[in-house]
Formats: sequence, structure tokens, C-alpha cells
Amino acid sequence: MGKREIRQVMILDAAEKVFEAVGFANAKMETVAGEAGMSKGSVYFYFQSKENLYMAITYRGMQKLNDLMYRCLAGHKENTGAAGVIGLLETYIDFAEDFPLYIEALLDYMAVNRSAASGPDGAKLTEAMRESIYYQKIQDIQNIPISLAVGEIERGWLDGSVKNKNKPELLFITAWATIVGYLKLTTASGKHRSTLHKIGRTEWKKYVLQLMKDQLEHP
Amino acid sequence: MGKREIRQVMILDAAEKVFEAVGFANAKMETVAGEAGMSKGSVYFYFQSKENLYMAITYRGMQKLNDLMYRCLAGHKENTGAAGVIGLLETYIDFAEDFPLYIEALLDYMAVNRSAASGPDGAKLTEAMRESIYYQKIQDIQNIPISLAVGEIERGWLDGSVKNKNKPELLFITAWATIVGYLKLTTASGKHRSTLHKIGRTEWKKYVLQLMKDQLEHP
Amino acid sequence: MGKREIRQVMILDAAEKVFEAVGFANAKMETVAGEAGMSKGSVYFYFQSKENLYMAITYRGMQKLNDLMYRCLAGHKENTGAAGVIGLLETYIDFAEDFPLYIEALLDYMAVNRSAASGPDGAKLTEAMRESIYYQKIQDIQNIPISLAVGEIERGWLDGSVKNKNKPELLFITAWATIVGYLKLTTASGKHRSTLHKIGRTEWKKYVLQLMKDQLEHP
Amino acid sequence: MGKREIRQVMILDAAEKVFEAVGFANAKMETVAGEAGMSKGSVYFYFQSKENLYMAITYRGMQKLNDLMYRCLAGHKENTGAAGVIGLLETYIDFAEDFPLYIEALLDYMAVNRSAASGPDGAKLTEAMRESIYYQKIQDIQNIPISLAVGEIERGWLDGSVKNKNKPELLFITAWATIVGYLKLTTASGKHRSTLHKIGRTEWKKYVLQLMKDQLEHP
DNA sequence: GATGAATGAGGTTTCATTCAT
DNA sequence: GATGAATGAAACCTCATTCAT
Repeated sequence: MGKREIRQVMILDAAEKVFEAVGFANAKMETVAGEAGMSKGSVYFYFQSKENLYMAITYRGMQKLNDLMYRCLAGHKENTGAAGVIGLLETYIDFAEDFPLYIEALLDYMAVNRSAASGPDGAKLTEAMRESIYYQKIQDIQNIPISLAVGEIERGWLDGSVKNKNKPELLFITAWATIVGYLKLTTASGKHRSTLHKIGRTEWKKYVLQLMKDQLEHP
Repeated sequence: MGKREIRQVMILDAAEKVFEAVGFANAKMETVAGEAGMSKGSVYFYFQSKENLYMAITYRGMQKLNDLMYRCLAGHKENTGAAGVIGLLETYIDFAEDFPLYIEALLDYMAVNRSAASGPDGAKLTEAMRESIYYQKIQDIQNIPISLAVGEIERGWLDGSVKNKNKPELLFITAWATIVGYLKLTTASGKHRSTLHKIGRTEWKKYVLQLMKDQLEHP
Repeated sequence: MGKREIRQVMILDAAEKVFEAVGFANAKMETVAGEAGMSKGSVYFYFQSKENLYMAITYRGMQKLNDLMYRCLAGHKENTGAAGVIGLLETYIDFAEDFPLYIEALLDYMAVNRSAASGPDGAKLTEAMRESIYYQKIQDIQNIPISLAVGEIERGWLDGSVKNKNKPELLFITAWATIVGYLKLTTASGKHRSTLHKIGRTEWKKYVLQLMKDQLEHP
Repeated sequence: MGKREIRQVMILDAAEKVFEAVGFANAKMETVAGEAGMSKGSVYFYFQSKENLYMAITYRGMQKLNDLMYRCLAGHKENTGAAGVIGLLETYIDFAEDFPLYIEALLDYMAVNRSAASGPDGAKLTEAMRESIYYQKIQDIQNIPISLAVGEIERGWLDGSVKNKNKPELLFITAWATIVGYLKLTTASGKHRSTLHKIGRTEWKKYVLQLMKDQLEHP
């Protein structure tokens, strides 16, 4: 890894820390630079705008997630499709716990992506994000997770481990939503996670995965 | 309703519209005032800061939700506890679809509430919100929905309609998370809702409610 | 004149002073605000950008020039066309001496106006100027001086005072260029005017007007 | 020409191109370096500051102009003084058309030169220019053109070709101003030259030279 | 000598909030 | 009470200049 890449990583690490702590809108580039141990100018040298920096982080998060999912499936080659699906979900839960900022970023990305032609105001942020060089890069890989999950569900149909005949997307999105929602309910600025109404994380995770398993096997 | 209250409501309505359209951070008090058909000074006369205005909206949302839930239960007095729970969930789904901003606001409130002592920076937002006169008012009523749900589950245990013996909170939070997550996955700035990966809203709602029913009846 | 107009004028006066002293590019909005005895925010309240402020000044200059020219012609109704032309030129010379910044601004305006589709870089200034609300207003009145001059020359043809049968524009533009050029040769940042190579201003003015007179009468 | 000189020339050529395209204030050293096919560091190695680079260009322009004027007079040794003067003017017109940036630079130089002690602010530019090593060099040769012209006029007096007995400077400065002014009226950023109010360049040049000839012969 | 990453002062613009009318 | 002009603290971003490699 060249010096250039190292410094880029330093900036990304610093930015993640800052964005996670105070949120994108409240984060100052100055703070990011300070956290990275360098000057504002350098941050702008490597990333050209605040939005671009955010998109770079989003890209990193998407890559990380895809990487984890591929890795997970690699370990489930010999297992049933159902096991693969559950493995992917567990991977996602862990990812969401470890990198809440990435989840936030990916949700923001989806929102931007969805709003084809947003209103007259507040569109500047959206515009700036779309102009980022990372925007397209993310486009290219954003559908990998859902494709993998759908693939595993279909594999489960063939090997008999998945009996639920609803659309794969229906199954997966519900699971996805549950995880995202749980994160939202228990996270403050992505930083502080806590017990919610007497339910601990481990307990919840076990319950949800069991629920998903039941769902898959439900005829 | 006196003139004062009328103007307050006009401001709240306008603020909701604006916050929903561009998000709290990007919203300008000027825009809110314009949308409300009055001057910035008036907005500050009735609400003392942007954060306070947001907390007022949050309070309004909380009241609305509680109202709907009470109303729902009133219609389920003769029904089983399970039916009551499902009714509450359906109420919440509809509430989330009709007032995504309220959901957002309530999540923000929970986040602020949770972060006991946030970091040295970025604490300003949090601080300002906690100083709002509405903050305590919300505190007092924030647990009503979950209490009602837990109550219905316990009633279901007694009348035999709920067989799942997991902690009531576990059941309810999972359902809650699923709904919140789905909203996050399909909403951009609270404004544009769309179909996600071929799954329509009605289809999804039916599926989720069925899933919840199965969960409750699962021994 | 309402309070609003008064403050606008105060800002314009201050801005003229600052722009004339250091040039548009080197002028700071802060300095303008200070010179006007108010805050930066106020300057932005009345004029929305630095470019817009400059265009407002340009518009003011154009209005001033037109006003002086109309006034001049009003005093020459009984005179020959040739006298009218000379009057207009004298008016312009005096205008140029009294308000060198206006000349500068008008030249800038013409340059922006001319560069229909400027190059890829440095076009931002141009773009910002064209977006000013004053840009169109100037468009509408920019041709008045030359029209008046051409009109006087044609009147001179009829009354026999102008014998030069070249295109009126040729006569006028040459005169115009001479004045503009002289200003350029003797002005530093529009502020300091001095004697150039032993030739005083009065001497030069007399000579140039005589030259123009000769030109008009030249068959 | 050594390698050093070659690189200097490459930088000067690039800088001229850039300054002409976007103007000195808007030009970036980065762009200059890129246009010259080398790094910013190199540009700073050969020229020590942006202002110094501009002064180097100014010096180059002054040299070029003087060279052209000497060359012109060399071809007019056998001709009358009047012919010499007209020749010099034609040389200057062509020079102005071919190198508008040089004209701009020379005017800037004169302005700096004139403002003995400019105001408290905005003096930085001026100061930086005066500190350039080229500043003095230009001082030494800046009066050559006007001296040559005055010389030719005086020669014209002797040989009878110039009958106008006004101060030579008066004659020459008026011609000079006309040319400079015309350039200002028809040039945008030194790049785009266009027809002004139906008057083409050739037509104008012919007219102006004739006008000058008449002036010289006018008793 | 050449390079280009690093710096940081400085500039424009925004917007929550205040307050005189 | 209502208004909207005024304020000024930030925040983003630029770019001339430096300097280690």
C-alpha cells in the first residue's frame, strides 16, 4: 500500500469516527482533518468535497459488507440453502452492530438513489452526492447482497431446506428491515448502543434468527 | 381554540411539511415561517428555538400515536389479546406510513434520550433538545405504546390467544423494528416512498401481519 | 426614499469605494460591510452575492451615464447635431473622470456580454454575473448612449453641421475608444490619476474635443 | 539556449496562455504548471511568485514591443517622419491585436508604477510586483516607444511632413489611447475579439490610421 | 533540479437568533 | 404580538507557497 493509500485510509478512518460521533451534517471538515492528524487542505486534496468523502465511506462500507457476505457463503458451500440464508442474516446483523455508520451511509445512499428528481430545495446535498466519483462505483455493487440472499433462498428451494414459497425478496426484505429497524431503535448517532426495554442484544439476535429460520421452513 | 393556539398549529403544520421535505438539518426557519404564512419573529415567539420546535412536533407525534393506539384498543375490547396486539401493530404500520416524520422524530428522541453524556463535540443539538420544555412532556408519555402492547400480550396469555411465552418486549420490539426498518428502506427524506425490489406496500403489510400472528401463536 | 433604499445606497457607496480602491477581485465583502458601517450579513441581505453587488453598481453606472447624456441633449435641442455629438463626448469624458469605476464596470459588463460561451475555466465569474437580477436590467439600457450619439450624428447630417459621411458608429466608437484608452493610460486602480508624459488632463481634453470636431466636419 | 532557458520559456508561454484565458486574478499556478507540462514546484523554482511571473511576462512584452518598433523604424529610414510615425502606430495596432495580454500587462505595470503609495489595503499586489526582479528591468526600457515616436515627429517637423505643431506627446498619446481603448472595447479576457456595433477591425484600422495622418498634417 | 503532497490563511456564503419598530 | 432587518459565528472550500523526497 503506497503512502497515498495510507493517508487516504487515515482520512477515511478519521471521517468515520467523526461522522459517527456527530453525524454528517454536524461534522466539520476541520475536525476530520484534526482527527486524521493533518490539515484541512490535505483532506481536500484526497477527497474533493464533504459529500465525496461521505460517498467514499459509503463505498467502503458496501465493499466491506459484500466481502463479508462472500466470505460467509464460502463457508456454507456444503450446507443447505436455508443455512446459507441464516448465515447471511447473521453476517448482516454483526455488520450492523460493528459498523452502524455504514448502515446509516447505505440507507442514505439508497434514499438519494431513490429520489430521482427531488424537490427544488434541499436538493443540493443529493446533487453533490450524485456527482461524486464513488457514486457510480457503488451503483455497480449495491445489489450484490440481495442477489446473494435470493440465490441462497432459491438454492434452499431446490435442496428442500426452504419451504416458504413466497417471493424471496419478501422474505429477505422483512429480515433486512427487522435488522435495520433494531439498529435504529437502539442506536444514538451510531455511537451508543444500549439495552432496549430489558431486551439484550444477544437475546434479541438469537430470537430474530430463530424467527427467520421458522419463516423459511414455514410451508 | 384561541388565536394563539391556532397560530401554533399553523407553525407546527408548516414545520412538519418543511422538515419532512428536506430534513431537520437542512430546514431553514425562514422557510418554515414562509410556509406558515407569517414572519420568522412569530415562529420564535411561539417556539423559542429550532430544536424546541422539533421537540414540539415530536410531542405532537407521540400524542397522535398514543391516541390512535387507545382508539384501536377501544375497538378491540371484546376481542382476544392476540387480535389486540395485531391491531396495535397495524395501527403502527398505518401511522408510520401516514406520518413518517413522526417516526423519524421519535427515533431521534430516543437517541437523544439514550445518549446520557455524548461526546465533547456535537453535543449541542442533544443539549438543546433536552432543554426544550417539551422534552419532559414526552418523557411522561413515551412508554405508553409499549405498555399497551405488553398489556395486550399478557391479556392474550390469559385468554389463550397468545401462546408464545417469550418476553412480551421481545415480541413487540421485533415487530416494531420490522416496521421502522421497512420505513427506512423505502423512504427518502420522508417524502418519496417507493416499491423496493418488486415488493409493494400492501403485499408487504399483509405478509408482516401474518408473520406476527404466527409468532404470537407459536408455542 | 425608504429606509431600505437608504441602506442599499449606503452599501453601494461603500462597495464603490472599496472596489475602486483595490479592484473587484481583491475586495472583501467584510471590508465593504465595514465601510458601510454594517455587518456582512446585511450586505448579503440586500445583495445576494459579490457578483450581484458588482452588477448593481454597474447598473447604477449605466443609469448615471444615460441620465447625464439625456440631460446633455436636453441642453442642446436648439444647437446643431455636431454640437450635440461634441456635447455627448464631453459628457462622457467628464463621466469617465468622475466615475472611473463605472467605466471599468461597464467594460467588464461588455466583456461578459460578449463571451457567449466562454471557456471551461474561469467561467464561474461570468456565470455568476449573468445570473444577477441586474444583468437583464442593464441589457435593456446598455445601448442608449450609442443610440443617442448616432442620432445626433444623423441630425448633424440633416442640418449640415456634420459633413463626415462615414458610418456614425465609426466616428463614435473611435471617440469612445480614445476616451476609454486615455482613462486606462492615466488611472491606477481607478484611484490615482496623474499627468502622463507632460500632458495635463485639461490640455488633453481640449485637444481631443477639437480633434473630434475636425473629424465631424471633415468632408 | 540552455535547458534552463528553454524551461523558462515554456513556463512563460504557458502562463501567457492561461493569464490571457482567465485573467491574472483567476489564474492558478497549478494550471500554468500543467499547461507548461511540468510541476508547480518547477514553476516556483524558475519564477518565485505569481507576481514575479507576471512581471516576467510584462518584461517580455515590453521587449517585444520595443523590438518591433526598432524594426519598423529601420524600414523607414529613407521615409519622412510622418511615415515613420504612422508606421509606429500601425506596428502598435498590430501588436495590440496579436498580444492583447501584453497590452494588459503593460497597462497594469503603468498603474502600479503610478500609484506611489497606494492605500493601506490591496497594496499587497502592488508591493509584490514592485519587489519583482523584473520590475527594475522594465523601468529601464519602458519609455522607449514614446521616445521613438516623439523622435519621429520631430524628424517630421524638420522634413516638413508633420505640420501639426502641438506637443508631440499630445499627438502620440491620443493615438495610443485610441488603440488601447479599442482593444478594451472589443476584447473579453483578452480572448474573444469581436465586431463592435457593425464596425470590423480592418475597417476601423484603416479609418484610425487615416485620422492620424490627417492629424499630423493638420497645420 | 524536479516533483507533488502538505499547509493554512483567507474568502464567500449561510442561517439561527435577536430586537427595534 | 408581529415583523423583518441586522447580526456574526461558523462552515465549506481555494490556492499561493513550501519542502521533503
